[in-house]
Amino acid sequence: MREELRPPNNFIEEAMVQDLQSGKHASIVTRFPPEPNGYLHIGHAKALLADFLSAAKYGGRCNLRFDDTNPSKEETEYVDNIMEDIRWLGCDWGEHLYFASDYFEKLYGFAESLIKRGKAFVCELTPEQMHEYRGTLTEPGKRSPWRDRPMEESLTQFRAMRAGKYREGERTLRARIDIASPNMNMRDPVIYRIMHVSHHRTGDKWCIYPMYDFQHPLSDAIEGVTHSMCSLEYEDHRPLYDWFLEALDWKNPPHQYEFARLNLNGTIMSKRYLRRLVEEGYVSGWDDPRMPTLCGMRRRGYTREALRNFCEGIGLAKSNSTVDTALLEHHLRESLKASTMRRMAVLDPIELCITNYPEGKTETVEIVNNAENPDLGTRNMDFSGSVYIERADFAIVPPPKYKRLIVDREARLMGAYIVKCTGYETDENGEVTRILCTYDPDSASGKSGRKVKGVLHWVDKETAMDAQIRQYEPLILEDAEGDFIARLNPHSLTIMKNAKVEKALSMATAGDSFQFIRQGYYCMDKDSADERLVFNCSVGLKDTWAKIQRSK
RNA sequence: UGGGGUGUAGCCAAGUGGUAAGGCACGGGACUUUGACUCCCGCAUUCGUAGGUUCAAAUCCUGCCACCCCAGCCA
Repeated sequence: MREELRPPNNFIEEAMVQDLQSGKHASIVTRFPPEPNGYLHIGHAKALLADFLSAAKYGGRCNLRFDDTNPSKEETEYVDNIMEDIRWLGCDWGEHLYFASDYFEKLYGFAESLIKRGKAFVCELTPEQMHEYRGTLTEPGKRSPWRDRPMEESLTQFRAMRAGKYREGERTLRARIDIASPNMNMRDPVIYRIMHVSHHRTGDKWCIYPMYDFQHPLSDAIEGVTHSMCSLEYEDHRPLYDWFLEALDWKNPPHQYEFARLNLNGTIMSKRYLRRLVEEGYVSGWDDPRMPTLCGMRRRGYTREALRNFCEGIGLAKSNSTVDTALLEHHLRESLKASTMRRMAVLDPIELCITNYPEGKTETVEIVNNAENPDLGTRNMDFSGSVYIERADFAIVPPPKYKRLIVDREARLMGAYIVKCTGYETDENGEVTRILCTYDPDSASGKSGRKVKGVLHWVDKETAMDAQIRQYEPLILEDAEGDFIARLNPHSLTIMKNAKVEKALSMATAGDSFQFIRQGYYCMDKDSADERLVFNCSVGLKDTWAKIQRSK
C-alpha cells in the first residue's frame, strides 16, 4: 500500500508527486551541481535546499555533483569549501558525491556515438567565423562548411582532438541540429572544445573538455537523476537537454525544471562581483561578514535554521522577484530568540549616578539569560551606584510618547532597581555628561509590585568592559563607469567604538562580527557559530535607526 | 523586429471555472523588568490591460502593454 505523499509546496514538488503516483519514477533523485569556481552564497542556498529537501521529502536522494568541465576556472579549494557550506546547512549527500570529470571517459564515448549516428561533426571554423555563422536573434545562421563531412572523417578528427593534435580553437565538436533554429542554443552548439589546460582532478589526461549543455543532461542521466532543477536562464536550454538524451536513445530520461533565482534587496549575488570584492581587497575574504556568502553569513551570526526557514518561506516559483531583507532578518530573529542568551551592551554610554546609593556599596543582581527560555538560566551582575546607560535613553526634551528617563520621572534599570531622575550635568557645550538619580531600595527586581513604563539596559561602571568592536561601513559598489550597483549588507552592523559591555560579553573583541536586526537582537559570532549571544541595546529604536540610515 | 519566460497588496507567494490562503512590512490596541517578545484587530470589492465566452473568470479565448533571459569554444 502506497504511503500518503506529503502535499507539494511548489510546482516542482507537484511534478514529483505526479511522477511517483503515475509510476513514471520509483523514487526521486535530484542533484545539486555547483561549479567549483567560487564560494556558495545565499542564492545557492535556495537552490541547494530545494534540491536536497524536496528529494528528502519524497523519500529520494540528492547527489552532490561538481560541474567541473572548465578547468581554467576551477580549483580544489572551492570544492572543499562548498562541501563544508552544504554540510553546515544540514544537507547530506551520503555516498553520492560525484564530479562531472569522473564521467569524461563516458562522455567521450557518448560524443563518438553521436558522431557515428550522424548527429555531431568536427568543425574547423575559427571562433570569429563561428560567431559570424551563428546568425543573430532575428536572422538564421549559416551552415558550417564542415557540417556534412563524412562521419568517418569527423571520428578521425575527434580522436585526433583528444590525442592533442590540434591547438586550442582549431577544432570543435558540434551537435548537428538546426543552424536556423529560432532558439540560438539549437544552432549546432559546440559540445567539445580543445583546452590545453590542466584540470584540478584529471591533471593533463585530457585536452578536450565537454561543454555544459552536453555534459549536464548526460551526467544527470548517468546518475539516475529524475528531476533536474536549475534557474530560469536555462529554459532555452531545455530543448537541447532533451535533444541529447533523445539522440542517444536514453530510456526514461531526467527532466529539467527551472525556477527563479533569489534576489535580495540591496545585496549582490553575482559571483563576478563577489569575486572582485575579494580579489581587489574590498573585503577581508569570502567569509567577510558583509558578504552574502554562506561562510560570511555564518560569521555574522546567521543560523542554518534561519536560512532554511527563509528559503522555505520564499517558495519556489518562476517569476523574477526581489525578496526584502526584512524577511531574512525575521527568520533570524525567530531562530535566535528562544535559543540565545541575552547580554547587555551600551553602545553610546553615558554615566548614571545614583546619589542616594550608599558610598562604596556594591551588590550582585541576578538576571535571567532569556526570559522566554528558563533552561538558559541566570547570571549575576555587579551593581553599584554608578552605571552606564544609553545616551538615547535619557532626554532633556522628550519626543512624544517617550517612555524612558527624563527629569522627575522613574525608569527601571533592567534586573535591578527603579531610579528617578533628579537632574543632570553638562559640559561647556551643553552636552550631557552625567545623569543624576535616586533609587528606591525596595524596588529590587522581582521583589516589588511596582511597575514603570521605561526599562533601561545598563552596565556597571566599575566592572564593565570596553568593547573593541570592529566598525564596518556599508560597502557601496560601483561599476566601471562609477554607477551605483548595490550596497553590500547595508543592514549589517555599525557599532560605536567606545561601547561598554557587561563582563559576560567581554568575549567580543576585535574582529567579531555583529548583525543589526532590531532592538534587542544583535547577534554575534566568534568564529564558532555556537558561541552565539544576543545582546540588548536600544539602537534598534525607530528614531535611532532612522538616524543611522540618514547619516550613512 | 526571432525565440523562450513572467505579471495576484509595499515585498515574497498560494490559487488550476464557484466568488482572493499564508508570511514579511505597515497601522491600531492589550500585555510587558526595554518600545523587544507575546496576544488581539486592521490591511487586494480585485488579480498588468482591453475586450470576449459563461449563471459564474485571477483561472478559458483574443488583442495589447510591461519586465526578464538567449547571438561564449562559460556554467
